Amino acid sequence: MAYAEIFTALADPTRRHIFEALRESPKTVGELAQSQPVSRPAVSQHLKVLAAARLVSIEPQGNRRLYSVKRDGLDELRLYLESFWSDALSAYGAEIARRTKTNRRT
Amino acid sequence: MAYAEIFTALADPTRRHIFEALRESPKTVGELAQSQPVSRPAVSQHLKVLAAARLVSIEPQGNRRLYSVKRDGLDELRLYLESFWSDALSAYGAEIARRTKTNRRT
DNA sequence: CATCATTGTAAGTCGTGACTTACGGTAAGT
DNA sequence: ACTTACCGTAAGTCACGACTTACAATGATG
Repeated sequence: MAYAEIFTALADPTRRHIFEALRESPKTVGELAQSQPVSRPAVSQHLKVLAAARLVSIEPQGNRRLYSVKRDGLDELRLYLESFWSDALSAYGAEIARRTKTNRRT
Repeated sequence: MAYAEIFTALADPTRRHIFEALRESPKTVGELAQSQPVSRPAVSQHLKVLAAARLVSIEPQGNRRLYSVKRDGLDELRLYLESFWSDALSAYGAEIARRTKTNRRT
């Protein structure tokens, strides 16, 4: 049930933009706020959500904080997709088998 | 920019539950509403969002509609994750190279 | 030491979306 | 044909979350 906060985090457009901006290189809050159409505190709050979803990591550097993307969140998301696939596919196999057995033609 | 609606669709808990319930086998709206703590119209609206995100497909069967999971949406999501990875990793390589070059030690 | 820079948090506003009930439309059953 | 079952849509309510400004704390800079 951890992918819940991951989906929620990545659902917001602004938060996705921040996350994608972080993909190029680690950035500070000020840098991120400068490239986004929202205020700096808003960026701070978004980063808090992204950090809670383990999508970004924080590295304090003196006065400022350097944010960078983190594997954990996306890994978990990928795992969710894969498990979903395997489950869905096996279920589909059973379903199709059941149907072709019940009504043989059309 | 199509993964936007996918993230939005999967962000809502109720919608995820419906989606996951559909993973076992195709179901009608009534069946889904029965297994969810919300009303039937609510389920209908959620299915509309899921369909718009290409996560489910509709197959009308006489009076009712059979909903089932669809590859397209999740495929696109997986593609997004992969592209994100390759981009992020290459960017990280460049970043690390830059840093180890600038400040040689610590 | 005093000022500036950078950031996180608090409090408050406001729009959006997740619900509800009510209604209309189509297919199935009698 | 009339009734029943199944579903989508409309309209309206309400809570939540994405913003803002204001404030407090810590580190750099002169």
